Amino acid sequence: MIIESKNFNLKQIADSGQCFRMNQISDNTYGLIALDRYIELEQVSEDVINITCNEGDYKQIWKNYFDLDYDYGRIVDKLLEGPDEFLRKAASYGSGIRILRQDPFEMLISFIISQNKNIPSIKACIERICETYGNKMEDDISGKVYYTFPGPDILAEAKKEDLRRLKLGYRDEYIIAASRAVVLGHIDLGALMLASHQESVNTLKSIRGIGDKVANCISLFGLHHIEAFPIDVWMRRVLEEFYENEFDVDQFQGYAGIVQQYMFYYVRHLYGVG
DNA sequence: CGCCAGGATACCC
DNA sequence: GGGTATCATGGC
Repeated sequence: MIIESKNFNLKQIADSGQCFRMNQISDNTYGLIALDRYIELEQVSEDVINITCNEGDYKQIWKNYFDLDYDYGRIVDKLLEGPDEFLRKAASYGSGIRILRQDPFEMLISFIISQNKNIPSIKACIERICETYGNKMEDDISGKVYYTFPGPDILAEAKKEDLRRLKLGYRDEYIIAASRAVVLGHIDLGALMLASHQESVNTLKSIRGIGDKVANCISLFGLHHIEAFPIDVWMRRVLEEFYENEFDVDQFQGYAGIVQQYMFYYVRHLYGVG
């Protein structure tokens, strides 16, 4: 299935730190496990992507997953025309980033794991969880064998010692408690998607192991609250070194999370990571 | 060996 | 409110 879209760059999305199961296969090709499925995507040219799926799945699933109805060019242009040199460079460098509409529970667990870890380590932990607790699948088209991300019911029943063997460290009990909160209905991720960003952050922070940064990541990447603005060590570095801690988030009200992604992706490039 | 990673928490003042 | 030791693990 050939798709034409501006501001859609596979490498930039795969390396933007928002998704942990999208990996490079060859020069312009990426494999993605999401929503219990596996697809391969090829960057044919700047505005052309080829996805291994039929038109029905594209319209029903992947068009929404990659947020293809949203005009990221409008945000990029606004930054390119603005007075802020760092943002001009960041928007230019990451103009193909889109905020994916990922599964909320997968994001909840993934970003609990993410605390005090680097991205390769987060990916490895998530794969071990999927191999242990997910369903084994085989993709018809590519023949790829993969494992789905387990649901809250499965992880709520996981044993702490078993999780600890997956090298999750002290986060094991956070994962079990968060999964139980979802199963018991103490946390309603569907409702949080409709709630205000502030309300969803406050609710998520009531879970042990979720602080301000992780709550903002879950809101941005799992609930699609694009006004969320997660501040991790990289963002702290940007705000300190390029803005002397006087960055005004409010000038991007309603879409600060998109701006944040450009900043995050660009500063890591400046430091030679990702 | 020490330091760092898309941090959070308990405890201190 | 702000500082800090600690948490488990891997990579450098």
